[in-house]
Amino acid sequence: MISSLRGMNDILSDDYERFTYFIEIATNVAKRYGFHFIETPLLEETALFKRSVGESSDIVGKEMYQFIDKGENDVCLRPEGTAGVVRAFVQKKLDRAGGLHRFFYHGAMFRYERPQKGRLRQFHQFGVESFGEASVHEDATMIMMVSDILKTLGIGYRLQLNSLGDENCMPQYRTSLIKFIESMEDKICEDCQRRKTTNPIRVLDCKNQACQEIYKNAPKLVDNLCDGCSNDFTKLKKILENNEILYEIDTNLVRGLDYYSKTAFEFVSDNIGSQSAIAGGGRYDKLVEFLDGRATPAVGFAIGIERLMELIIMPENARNGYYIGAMDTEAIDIVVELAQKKRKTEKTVIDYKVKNLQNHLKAADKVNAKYCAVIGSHEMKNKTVWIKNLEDKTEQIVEVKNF
RNA sequence: GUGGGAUUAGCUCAGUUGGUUAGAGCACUGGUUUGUGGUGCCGGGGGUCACGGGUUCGAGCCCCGCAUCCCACCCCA
Repeated sequence: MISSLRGMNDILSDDYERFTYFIEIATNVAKRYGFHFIETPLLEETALFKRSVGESSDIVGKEMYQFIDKGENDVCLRPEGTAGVVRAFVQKKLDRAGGLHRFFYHGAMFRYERPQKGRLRQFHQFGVESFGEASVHEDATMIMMVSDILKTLGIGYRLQLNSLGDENCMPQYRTSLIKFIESMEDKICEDCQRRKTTNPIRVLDCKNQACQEIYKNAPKLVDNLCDGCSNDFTKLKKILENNEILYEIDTNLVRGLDYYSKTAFEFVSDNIGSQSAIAGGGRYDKLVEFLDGRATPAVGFAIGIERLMELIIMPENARNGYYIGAMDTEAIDIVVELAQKKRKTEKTVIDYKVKNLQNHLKAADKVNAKYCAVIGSHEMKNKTVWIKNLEDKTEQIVEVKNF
C-alpha cells in the first residue's frame, strides 16, 4: 500500500465539513471588511522567500521544500502566504496605482518540519493582507477581523500583543540587546548562544529557567520604542479597549519572519497542545520595498486552519432533502427518473436496491433525509409516490407527474 | 534535527507469567412471517496483531531495526 507522505493529510468527511465551514465564515468576514480574494501559485522562485521571510529564519534555513525544476530554476513550495501576495501586488504594479488594496487568501503551505499535533508538513492557512494604509487603525482592524472570525466560530482565545519597533528604534534596541547577551554569554544556554546571531530577540522567550532569570535584567523592547512607534502602540491599545477586545502585552512576542515591524500579535488557545498559536500577524511596512516595489505600508495576518479545526464545534445538521427507493423491481426505472427530476432543486439520495418499507425508512434515516419517497406495487398501480416527512412523521401520496 | 510513548477489525479499545481457532462496543450488512425509521431482538461479514528481522517447541506478548502517529524540545499558523 502506498500511503501519504509524512505530515501530509487527506481531508474528507467530517474534516472536510469542518474545513469548508471555517472557510465560509472567514470568507464572509473578510468580504464584509472589504477584502478581495487572491490566489497565488503554490510554487515560487526560492529567492522570493529568502528575501522576504529572511535567510536567517528557520523556515527558509531548513524547512523549505526546495528543488531545481526542469528549466534549472531554483524553486520552492510556499512556506507561507504573505510573500506571494506581495510579489503579485508588485508584479501587477498596484504599488504604483496608489490607494488601498485589500486581499484575502487561503490554501496549502509547506514546511519540512517534524510533525506533531497542530503541526503538519502540508497545512492550510487563511490570510489577509492590506496594502497602502499606514494608520494604526488598520492594525486594529486586522485584530478585529480575527476576533470576529473566532467569535463567530465560538472559539475562545487569548490575544498577545507587542510592538517590534521600526527602522528608527529596532536596530538600536537590537544592538543593545546583543551587547547584553554577549555580556552574559557564558551563563546562557546553547540555544540562546545560537540565537544571538540568528534571531537575538528570540532569546527573550527561551524556555530555560536559568536564561529567564538572566533576561529579567535585559533591556526591554517596549521601553526603547521611538515616539512614532510608541504613540501608535498606545493608540492601538486604546482602539482595542474601545472595541472591547481583551489583550495581554507580551514583550517577548516575536514574529519568526524577518519582515515584521511595529505591531505584532498572536492569538493563542490553551486547548490544542503546545502548538498553541492559532493566528498571527502584524505590520510589514518595508516588505514591498524589499521586493522591488514602491514603498507601501502593509499589515496582515494568517490563521492556521488545522489548528482551528480542532476547536470548531459544528452546528447540528438538520434533516434535508429526499431519499428515494423502490419496493419492486419494476419501480426502479421510475425511481431513477424521479430522482433526476428532484435533483434539479433538492439534495436527493437514491437507493437502487429493492427493499421493503422498513428498510427504506431505515436507510432514509441513515442519510439524514427529510423526506423518504418510495414506490411499490400500490404506487405502480396508481401512478403515485408515497412520501413520508421524517421530521413530523406526516405522510402523503402524490401523483408521479406532480412529484 | 533531539529525547520519550504508542501502533491489535472501518472507529474506540481489551487481550493474564509467551501456549489451541485473537475478542468487545460502535459502525457496516441481513433477518425480525408479507408496507412504517431514528431506540427492540436474532444473525453475518470483516484481522498479514503497522512493517522487516531475531530468540523460542511455540510470539499479539520478549529482543533488534524501520515507518507512522502522539508528547516534549525546537519552530510557528
